[in-house]
Amino acid sequence: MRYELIKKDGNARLGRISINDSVFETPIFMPVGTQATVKMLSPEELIDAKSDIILSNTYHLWLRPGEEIVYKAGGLHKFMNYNKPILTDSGGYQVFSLAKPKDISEEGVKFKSHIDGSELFLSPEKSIEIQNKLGADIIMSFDECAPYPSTYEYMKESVERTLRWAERGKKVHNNKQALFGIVQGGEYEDLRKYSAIKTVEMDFDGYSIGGTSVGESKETMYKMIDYAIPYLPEDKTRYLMGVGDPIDILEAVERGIDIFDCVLPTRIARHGNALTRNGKINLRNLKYKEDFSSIEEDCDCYACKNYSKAYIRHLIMSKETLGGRLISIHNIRFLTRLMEDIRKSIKEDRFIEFKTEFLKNINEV
RNA sequence: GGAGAGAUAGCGAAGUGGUUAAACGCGGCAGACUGUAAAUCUGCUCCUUCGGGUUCAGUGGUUCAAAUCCACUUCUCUCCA
Repeated sequence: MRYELIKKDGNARLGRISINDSVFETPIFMPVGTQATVKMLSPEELIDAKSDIILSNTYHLWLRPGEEIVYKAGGLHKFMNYNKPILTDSGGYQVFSLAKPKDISEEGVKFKSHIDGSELFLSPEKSIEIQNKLGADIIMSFDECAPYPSTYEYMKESVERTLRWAERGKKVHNNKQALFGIVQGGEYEDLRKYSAIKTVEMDFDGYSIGGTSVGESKETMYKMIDYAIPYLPEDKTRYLMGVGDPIDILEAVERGIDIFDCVLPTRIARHGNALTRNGKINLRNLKYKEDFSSIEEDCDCYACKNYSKAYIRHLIMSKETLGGRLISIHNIRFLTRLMEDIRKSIKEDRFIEFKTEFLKNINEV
């Protein structure tokens, strides 16, 4: 993997990532396809929505179908018929969402399978080995995404452990895939700094900021970024994990983030919510019953070119899956288009103007 | 014509004397969702000027008290002629 910093506008960065046979510009957004599929969408639909990279998940694929199956299929790309870059998360987020504090030890994390309740154990070595088998282009260190709030003492311990886990993971890594280290530290400035410095010392292909979007306020999240960014090298990619609210993306780009991922656009789509330049709209609302205009008149996505809000509302109300699919397509295209506009504005040295205008439109509704 | 069963909020359906403005489900209205245990979850859903008001087919009655008991009326369903 190669990262080139093309230009900066303030701290906002326009970059280019070349990996395997793919090239794409950053800042970029990755739709989340946890179980080797972005829920409800085919790879063709993702590509139509101008998505250039997706995220998938180690934990879920380890449990089902198992990394060996994916390996036998020829890797994740072949298995799911998606030939653009894929990044796999390490299972670190599942430490936050599925494991209990008592299940976390120096060796690794004990999980109760969400599928059948059986006992599982994931270690940093195991996570990397699974990710090597899955064969994504970019893989992540196994970290602990600690809950918010956590005490300083706990967070310090957790940060140290995540650093040791990163070291252990690196040792077993096959080096054929790009490997990112993850900065943790919660809302504590010195821990973020320490985590960033120590992680960078290990020399990864890119650096993630984790432990965000776990219930903290937006201001706190932005501080978490501010605390870590100064210690991340300019010539490496920075990835803010789990963030995808358009406002957060703008705030993070302004601070120097290059990559984002988030379940939000696809999850809220399945729940009937569409992203628009004027803010989020809930298509279940009565006011759209006879609204025969598209979600966004100027959007070039498949949903907006062909279907009305009234029709999509009908589909959602009737629990027809096409409704969730159409909004998912729109929401992903909304974010890929937002990223296109962000890159263009950085290129033209008017990122802040773009951001201000964008926020103004949202606030007006 | 005869025998029986039943009518409960938008719909379905509990409740068969008092802690019942009435369970629950559906429908409807709104909200939440940020490295996906999520096509999920939460709230509201008789009226209200938030003090209260009016309900369980209708009317009348019994009772301190009725959706619940009695009488009649209307309607629905099942079976027998």
